[in-house]
Amino acid sequence: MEIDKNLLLFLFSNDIIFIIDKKEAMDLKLMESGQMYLETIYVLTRRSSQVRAIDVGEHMGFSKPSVSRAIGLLKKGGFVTTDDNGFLSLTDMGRETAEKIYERHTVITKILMHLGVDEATAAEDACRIEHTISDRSFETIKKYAENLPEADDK
Amino acid sequence: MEIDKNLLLFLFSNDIIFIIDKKEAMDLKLMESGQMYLETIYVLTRRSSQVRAIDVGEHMGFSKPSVSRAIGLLKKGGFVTTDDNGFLSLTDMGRETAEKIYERHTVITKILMHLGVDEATAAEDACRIEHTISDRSFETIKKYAENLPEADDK
DNA sequence: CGTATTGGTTAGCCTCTGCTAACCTTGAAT
DNA sequence: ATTCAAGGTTAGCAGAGGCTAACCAATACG
Repeated sequence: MEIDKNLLLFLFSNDIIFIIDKKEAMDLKLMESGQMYLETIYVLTRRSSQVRAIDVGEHMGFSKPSVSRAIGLLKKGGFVTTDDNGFLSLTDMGRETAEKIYERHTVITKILMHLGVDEATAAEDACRIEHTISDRSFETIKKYAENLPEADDK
Repeated sequence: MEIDKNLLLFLFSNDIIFIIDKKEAMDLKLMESGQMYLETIYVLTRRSSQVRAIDVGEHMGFSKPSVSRAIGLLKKGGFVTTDDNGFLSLTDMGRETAEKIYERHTVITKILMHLGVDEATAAEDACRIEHTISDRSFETIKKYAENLPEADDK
């Protein structure tokens, strides 16, 4: 029997429990770029509640169509919503996810600064490392960061 | 005047010094995946001089065609050569480049371990971070790593 | 000797994620 | 009222980098 490669079948003792379209399922998983867009939206919406796609693009240095598609995916994934005026807001899930990513950002920045890196470079590098480091390493260095003296906190 | 987008012109006071094909020039730049292949080849050739593409693929978990293309690019870029039996070796440039990448790997691993991460996880994460961290941050944390007590060295 | 295995390549597909060009709406502003 | 700008979307391209299928050459083995 030939099974459509775009479908994911959920089986239980030879019975098909349910079927979903694989492409839909994939959308639930945030790629690195999706995480970056989400994080940017999170940061910008904390500064102002009037954040539109164009602001995101400007902040990230990406074109309108790139942002448009990215936000479309985040919407489909249930991370963000837009109102009639195109203003963005995060769903609860979106906020939770973004907070986790952002926490990585701050912890990694802090650690890099503790190691001697200047703030600007640390923040820039943290942007990329935050998507790369494993949960296991992150949890470990987070504990380390928590034990740093206040001096390093600033 | 319309200029072919695939050509890079080198100009000096309105004179064209030389023209190269942009695609050729691009090949000189190692993408992240190219760096990973190169580093793997470096590590494997230090263990044994009899390293072939298939060994690289096995080590990295990639298919033969993926490795074949990647090594083709490394050859075109002047980083590696193959002999008649398909055994790989690094050119001087390839070795120097690989050594720089590998140094990042070891320093980052050491730092992560210093921060409390176990060796296996540290090495795994270093693999990805090494391609992501800026030169500036790297040089800084390298100095930090040099000042660590011997205990951390092991 | 003929077949099987090993190693490599070619062709071609797919996803991710950028981009430009072009279009649509809507709301000023002349 | 017409026109222009802003914001967004659609269509379609590019390139990096995986993959499978299929093929080729050379070696090994029954």
